[in-house]
Amino acid sequence: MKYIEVYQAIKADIVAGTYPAWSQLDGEHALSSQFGVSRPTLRKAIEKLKQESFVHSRQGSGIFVNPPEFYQDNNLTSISERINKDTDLKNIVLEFSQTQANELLAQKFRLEEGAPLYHFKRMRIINGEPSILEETWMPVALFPTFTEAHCEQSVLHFVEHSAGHNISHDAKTISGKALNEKEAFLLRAEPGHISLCIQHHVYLLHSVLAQYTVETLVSNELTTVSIR
Amino acid sequence: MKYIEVYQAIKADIVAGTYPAWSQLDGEHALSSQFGVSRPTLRKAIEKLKQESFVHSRQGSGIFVNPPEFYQDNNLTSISERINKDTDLKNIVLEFSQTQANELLAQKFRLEEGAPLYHFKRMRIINGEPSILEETWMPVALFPTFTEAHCEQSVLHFVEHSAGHNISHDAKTISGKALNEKEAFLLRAEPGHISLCIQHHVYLLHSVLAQYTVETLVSNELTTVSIR
DNA sequence: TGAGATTTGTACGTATGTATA
DNA sequence: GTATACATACGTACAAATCTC
Repeated sequence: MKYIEVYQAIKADIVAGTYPAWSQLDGEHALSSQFGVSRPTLRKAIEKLKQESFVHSRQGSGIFVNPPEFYQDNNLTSISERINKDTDLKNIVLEFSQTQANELLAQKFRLEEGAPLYHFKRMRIINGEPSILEETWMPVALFPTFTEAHCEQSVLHFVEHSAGHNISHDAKTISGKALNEKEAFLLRAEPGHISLCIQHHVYLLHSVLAQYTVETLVSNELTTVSIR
Repeated sequence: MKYIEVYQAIKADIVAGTYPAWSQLDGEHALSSQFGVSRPTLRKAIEKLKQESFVHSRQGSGIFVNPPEFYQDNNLTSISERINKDTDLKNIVLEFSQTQANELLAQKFRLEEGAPLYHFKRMRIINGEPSILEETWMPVALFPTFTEAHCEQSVLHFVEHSAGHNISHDAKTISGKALNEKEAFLLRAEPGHISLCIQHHVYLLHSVLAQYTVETLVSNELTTVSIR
């Protein structure tokens, strides 16, 4: 997959800060010969960079590097990036147990009430600060080999690579909420502080729910940029 | 732009409910001959449909129609869609005036303090319910011909087509907040109700801020779906 | 279980259109 | 007006994943 290699090479230069924000890349002809690929292939790499807000282009003008705030990470990143994030940061496992599905969970997972579910809570530390509380449920039937140790790394990576399931999509719902006392204590904030909450429903093929996660952020802001 | 026409034709069928959710489209060969375009062109149309979550595809398998919840509208839609939305719904203009930039606004717009700004508030009615309160500032210098009447339609459409500016990007910040009494009254909710707030910074080329808008939703939920 | 057919994905080449400088 | 640069469109070939018999 040549276009991926080209994409990664240019992306690496951009995130390393090689180019100043708003600076212009070489033209498509120049870039394609530099990388030894055809122009359509080079364009596919640029297309991917545009989708991810690393660059933008204007017909007749050129291809331009976006400033970092356009592509900086946030919790709305695509499911693919969530799975393959190598640096899954620090995960502290607060609780891990098996439980039984209550009515709500049974309905979500399309299981009988009382069906066994893994239930765990994790905390994520970003830049030394407690930043995200996460509470997750997953059906035991789909993941017989799942253990507490897997929670320390990327669970989605486990789902795809160790358990061999194919992830189809992730439905994310953002809402605001006031922190309760326990949450505030863990996140080192004031009770009643308004913060954001992101619910993830991660589905396999054929609409099978594999994971339900509720993330509580200490931050009350999420930013995304869309390019014209 | 043939691929846009193909894209629109397929999209129209999907939103009209012609295909059941999860149903399979014809193959790329069949579709390209049906529409009288080449396979690369057909693929570009499909690519756009995939980006906007109308369909998904799997190598060796086929192209499949997504269920409506994947593509239903929300305030995180792309800037292009916000501009061209023909059906800009009902806009009730609550206030319209010229004001002078305070320190914060002057900094945002990179203007002198006291520079003239349009300032208006609108309310959007969706399905007969008051759904969004919106407060907007725009620099008078960029839009000498702007009037209150323009607020009743799509202001972004005015920016691009009547004022002749080129919109570059839209930086969106989502946060949670508790409604104050006035907001609660207008949105027919309880004061203290937690709802979502979306700030938009709409930029022209060369990072010129053209519009700063704060939307307050009555809803406390926003959903997006990302496909693997 | 395995081989073959089907379907989408990748890659190259080429020509022409269109916006910008 | 001219040159440059990105955008669109067609054709072709092969690779890789999936499905079917």
